[in-house]
Amino acid sequence: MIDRTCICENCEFRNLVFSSLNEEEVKNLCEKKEEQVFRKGEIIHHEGDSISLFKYLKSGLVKLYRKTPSGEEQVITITKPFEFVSNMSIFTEERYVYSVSAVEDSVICAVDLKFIKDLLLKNGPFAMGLLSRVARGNEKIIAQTLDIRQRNLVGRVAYILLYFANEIYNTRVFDLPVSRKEIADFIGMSTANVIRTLSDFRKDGIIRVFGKTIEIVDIARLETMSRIG
Amino acid sequence: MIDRTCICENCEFRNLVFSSLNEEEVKNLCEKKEEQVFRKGEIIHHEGDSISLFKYLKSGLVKLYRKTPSGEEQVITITKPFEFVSNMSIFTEERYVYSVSAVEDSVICAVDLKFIKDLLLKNGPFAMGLLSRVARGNEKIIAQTLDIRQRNLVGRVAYILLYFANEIYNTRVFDLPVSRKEIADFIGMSTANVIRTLSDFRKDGIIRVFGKTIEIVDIARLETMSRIG
DNA sequence: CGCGGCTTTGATGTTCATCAAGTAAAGTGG
DNA sequence: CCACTTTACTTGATGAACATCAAAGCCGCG
Repeated sequence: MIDRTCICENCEFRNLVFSSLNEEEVKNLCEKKEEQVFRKGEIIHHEGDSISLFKYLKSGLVKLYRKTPSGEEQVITITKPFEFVSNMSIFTEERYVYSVSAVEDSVICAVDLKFIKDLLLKNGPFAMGLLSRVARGNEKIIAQTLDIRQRNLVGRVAYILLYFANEIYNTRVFDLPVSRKEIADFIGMSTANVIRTLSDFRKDGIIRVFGKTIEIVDIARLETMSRIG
Repeated sequence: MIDRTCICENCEFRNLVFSSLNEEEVKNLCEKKEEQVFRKGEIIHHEGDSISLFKYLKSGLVKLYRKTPSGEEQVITITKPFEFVSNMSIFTEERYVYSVSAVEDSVICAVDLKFIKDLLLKNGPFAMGLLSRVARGNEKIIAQTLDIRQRNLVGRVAYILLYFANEIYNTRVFDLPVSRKEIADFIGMSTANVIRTLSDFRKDGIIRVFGKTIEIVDIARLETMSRIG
């Protein structure tokens, strides 16, 4: 699904990355860009697809992941608008290294990659801004991976719940955008044990669970779990 | 230890990142830069140190790591010259997020960060080149982390041995630049089990071990171990 | 309304960390 | 250069953490 009516002048993303573009550059960008709408569950691109577009997430929530040789899914991160700016691989590779799918209805703004590369070459401040943003995005992925790795099962589940509550939704009540299995693939534990741990948290009165809906009741205790686990 | 005699015109790094600099820019770079020599074990910078220099590794081997709140070390990667270009955090942070130490005698070339940032703004191709390089460095870290995460104890140890043999030293006989404990901190397993696994490989005739020296005898079997483990 | 996928829980077994005790190696000061 | 200290390495024994397997319930969707 494609929509070309976006007015780039008012786009929130412009302030973050495209702030250093002049009038004409924005106009060009606006004519070049296209918005793509993805429903929850749809795949934005597969690893191995050839790269021709620079993409960023305007709204929704996406999952970055890859398939292991044995067919299991490794979730690299789940991230929200303005944090996700394509894969970094677009600057070094011909093809995507990782897949991206929408875990909530999402809107992607896509621009011809050549156009962006030309901008990078001509417009120093733009290059600087994009470099910072790519670097920060990567930084977050690496930090999160290390955070998860240093924790045990209980700590990892607590960490992920806090991640959704604090980083993604900014509320103590939210709908999990992913299945239990996807959480398991994210934190590197088995599905059964993720479910078991959620049940334990529920029995201990730390959270309440209604299907996909989670309410964090005792956030202090959850933070302790995340810290010590 | 500081050495300013490097002739930047002939520096191997110039072709990789500074190829787009003109005569004058290289001259300025050459006057600004300083080389720092580190002995095996010395720390190049600590997480939390304020960032004022852009650094890259000219020779040697370095370890990127952080300390967990409980004081354990998490090794993020071990990497060789021209792959390591500062932390990405230099573009987004005031202070280093991770520590870097020399695991072999190493030479760092350091340039005032402001100088690099000015170059980024003025010189499009340079910005592009640096962006690619930072992106590729990060890409490697993330891919390696995922590779390790998908394996069990045996697979991880096999993977690391192959990493040193194929990526770092390009030979089947090499001296481990790190302790068994550092390997354990790298692959996220206990020291005792890393040693046990190395012993098993030795007993099975897959490797030979003389202290820190490793000889890979049956690389095909080691690759199988890495693949299935 | 029935089928398939997701979720849940219990039981079982494997993998791995931890503990302990001993040996080798590498610094350190006299 | 040697005695001493410390740090790294090694191996076995034990228990904890986690995966796997299995069976049943639930839920959405055709």
